Amino acid sequence: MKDKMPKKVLERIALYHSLLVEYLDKNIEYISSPQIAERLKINDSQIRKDIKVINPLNNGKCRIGYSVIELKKSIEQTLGFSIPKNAFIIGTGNLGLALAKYDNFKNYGLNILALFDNDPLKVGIEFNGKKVHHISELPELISKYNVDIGILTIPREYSQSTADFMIKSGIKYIWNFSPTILKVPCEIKVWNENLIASFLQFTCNHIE
Amino acid sequence: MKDKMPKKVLERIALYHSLLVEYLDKNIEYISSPQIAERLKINDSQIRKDIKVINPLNNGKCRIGYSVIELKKSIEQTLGFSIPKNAFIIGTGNLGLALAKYDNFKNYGLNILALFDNDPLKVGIEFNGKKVHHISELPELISKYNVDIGILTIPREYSQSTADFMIKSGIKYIWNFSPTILKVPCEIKVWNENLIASFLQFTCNHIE
DNA sequence: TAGATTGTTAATCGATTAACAATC
DNA sequence: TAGATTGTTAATCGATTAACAATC
Repeated sequence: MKDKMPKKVLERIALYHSLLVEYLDKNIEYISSPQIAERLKINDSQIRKDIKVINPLNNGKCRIGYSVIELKKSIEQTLGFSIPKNAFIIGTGNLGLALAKYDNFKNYGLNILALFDNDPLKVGIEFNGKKVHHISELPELISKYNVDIGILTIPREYSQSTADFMIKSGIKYIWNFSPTILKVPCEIKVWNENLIASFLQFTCNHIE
Repeated sequence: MKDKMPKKVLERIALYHSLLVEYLDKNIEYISSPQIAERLKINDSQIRKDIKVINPLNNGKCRIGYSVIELKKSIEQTLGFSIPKNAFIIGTGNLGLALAKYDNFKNYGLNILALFDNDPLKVGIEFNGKKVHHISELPELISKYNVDIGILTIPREYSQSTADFMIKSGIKYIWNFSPTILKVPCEIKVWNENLIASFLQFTCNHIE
């Protein structure tokens, strides 16, 4: 977590991790870079390099490859899966609920504590053990539970004003699922999850 | 759509488009590369280069910049927003529903026609004008509506077998939202939407 | 041993940034 | 005119791939 890792490297590491989970399920003990390469369509020397980035001490064995369990552990340690990062979801539309119900996040260190909405009818409902609070309670609960990540899942029209309120309430990191370019002070970090962009990459590069 | 565009370029183009939508809303007629650069934190010569990639004929004016409306139109034409691409959603969990209800996709050329599930209780329900069919109807409806994109939003345990069935039914492109590395024949194209990877990029690069 | 794999260096490739003449 | 911006080339930077000795 110390150094900034290039986005592409992290993308690949996440793929390696999925593959290691699969291998572990199948009780396969070792995996080699050509094996990973074949499956993920990535050059094998790049994989060996990435593995050195994850953990330079994680030595592979000649003719055998890397220990699945060790490599998986290295990835988890390097990327801090066991360090819980508390977050709130802002917006309880389908996307907000989908994220709230997605238990898998916890395994990667993302701990979603609660949801927020401005609709009084939704306040008090629980989803997957996560309570919906009124948005006005945000500042109070941010300081109470020491949360600094906000996951923004509300329609584009309200996303900027909501983001402003989140920042005023103490949120430092915004994972933005609305298709807007948020205007934020420079100390606030925004990560845009743009499904549209993602779809465009898919169609432009693969279709026709 | 002719040439493969690097992922990073497409990512930036999608950002430019969001910004242009915003400028158009505000009735601002021109936008310059330093303006875009300032807002998106991207080098301004790169923006000028990207704009040439989108459409080499799209000339900016010295001292003024680019016509917002023209540039937006160029992006939409180059990326084929007006060419409808039909798709089915497989899986009617929260994520599937979130995607089904996300009307914005249509503006970018993604036309979601229906949903599929294996739960008989869900069959027949409509979400946002999109009917839920039983998964067994997939082959028939694929040929009937000439669909070749499948959006896979089911839990990881069933994603591989479902993908196999989708492919057997005639799906050619899979937008995969489950955190698995699908095994597919080489003529089938898979695009992984890995929210976990995305989250890791967010935390590793911004937090601590 | 023969053969497969790692680890690493060097070579290549591509993407980003800097610089600046041309323009209005 | 002075100043801001484009379009484009050259310089830099970083990422990917190839190659191969060392290892078991």
